[in-house]
Amino acid sequence: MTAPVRSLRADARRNREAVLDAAAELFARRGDAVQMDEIAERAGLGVGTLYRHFADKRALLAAIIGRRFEAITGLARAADEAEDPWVAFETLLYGYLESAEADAAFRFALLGPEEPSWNDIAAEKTDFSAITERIVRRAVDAGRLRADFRADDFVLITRGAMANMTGAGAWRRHVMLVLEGIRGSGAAAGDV
Amino acid sequence: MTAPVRSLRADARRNREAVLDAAAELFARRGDAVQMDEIAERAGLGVGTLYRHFADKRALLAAIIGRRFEAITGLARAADEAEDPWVAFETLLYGYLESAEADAAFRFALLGPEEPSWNDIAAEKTDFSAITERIVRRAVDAGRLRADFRADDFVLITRGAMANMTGAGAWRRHVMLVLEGIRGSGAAAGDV
DNA sequence: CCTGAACCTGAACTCCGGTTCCGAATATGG
DNA sequence: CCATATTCGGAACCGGAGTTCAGGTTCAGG
Repeated sequence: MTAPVRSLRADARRNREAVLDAAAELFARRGDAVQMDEIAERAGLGVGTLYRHFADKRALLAAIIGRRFEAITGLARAADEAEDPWVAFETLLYGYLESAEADAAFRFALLGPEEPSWNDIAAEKTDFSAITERIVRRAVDAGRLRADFRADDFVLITRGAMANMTGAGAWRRHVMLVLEGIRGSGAAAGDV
Repeated sequence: MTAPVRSLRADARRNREAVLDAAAELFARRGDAVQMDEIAERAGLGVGTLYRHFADKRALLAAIIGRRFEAITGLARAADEAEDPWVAFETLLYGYLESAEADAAFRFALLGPEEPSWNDIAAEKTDFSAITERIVRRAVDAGRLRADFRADDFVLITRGAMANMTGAGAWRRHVMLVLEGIRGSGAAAGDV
């Protein structure tokens, strides 16, 4: 893994942080497309140093994404504090999506297929899923979400919104449509 | 452009078709990820021949995508024949999405950012947009879609569905949720 | 301070996939 | 059937991006 063991030399620890910071910044802005040389330059280091701290590019990416996942999990935990189930749900939904909007790498991880290298993140992911599941259940039980709404549906909805994160705030419109519903009120609403 | 002019030698025309067929097949299955050598092999030709008929990989991809766009436009035209505005809308929606499901290259073109090389396709795209706009308007006028539904929203919805085309038929569930609405009936439906 | 281990550098290497190019093969018109 | 323009084949070429490695440099403990 990438787990930093005991006792890094002072400069090594410092450089490691610099790499992480530079990578976070660049990956957030341009996702997988940034190249190792850029990260090195931005960190004021040589490429070799990146490889001293991370096995390869994917490991570095995984580290960054892991961070985001922790943040998101905290956010979910906070959302679950809300007494109103609907508020909790909306807080989670928008928090999640705003994070995704702000970070192309996060989006990349969420939209792409499962990578075996994301394995380090599995634990964090499980935590997040558990909280999501609870929040969804609360909203369903309160009748604020349709009775058959599942936690998997949260994934569907968010993937849909993320696919609309091109340029302007189109994704907010998308979410609005999903939340309010597409149908008009002028005719039978039961036919599908 | 890629427009085949007058009088190709017989074998040239035949090979051109072979290239197109092979490319269509492979691009449909694996999108942009297929490589020129594979297409050549599948067509039973040398790579050089691909480049005799198409300037580069993107031109070939554009040709394939152009084909799909024609097909889709025909499909939209057919959908517009339906007297019931909702049926027309649904037919368009599902036809579009099933085409996308069957063709990774099409999805690639639809989900990715605007490529300058897709310019050949612009005309076809305009046709399709016009028809979509008409179908949406009909559904709105009939009160089957919410009054402020725009043709742009069709794009949002379909992008959302396409983002859920991973493996199983998850996208159908997504569309179902969007069409039927997310909200439960147990509580105030007016808060957002 | 001195020394060895840990660390850093960045030019060079490797791999990968698109693209080129020219001799060989083939179609077509006379 | 011949001459010639067209077309084909596919090995070689090339540029880009990740990765390595042979030194030089810096830290930390004695």
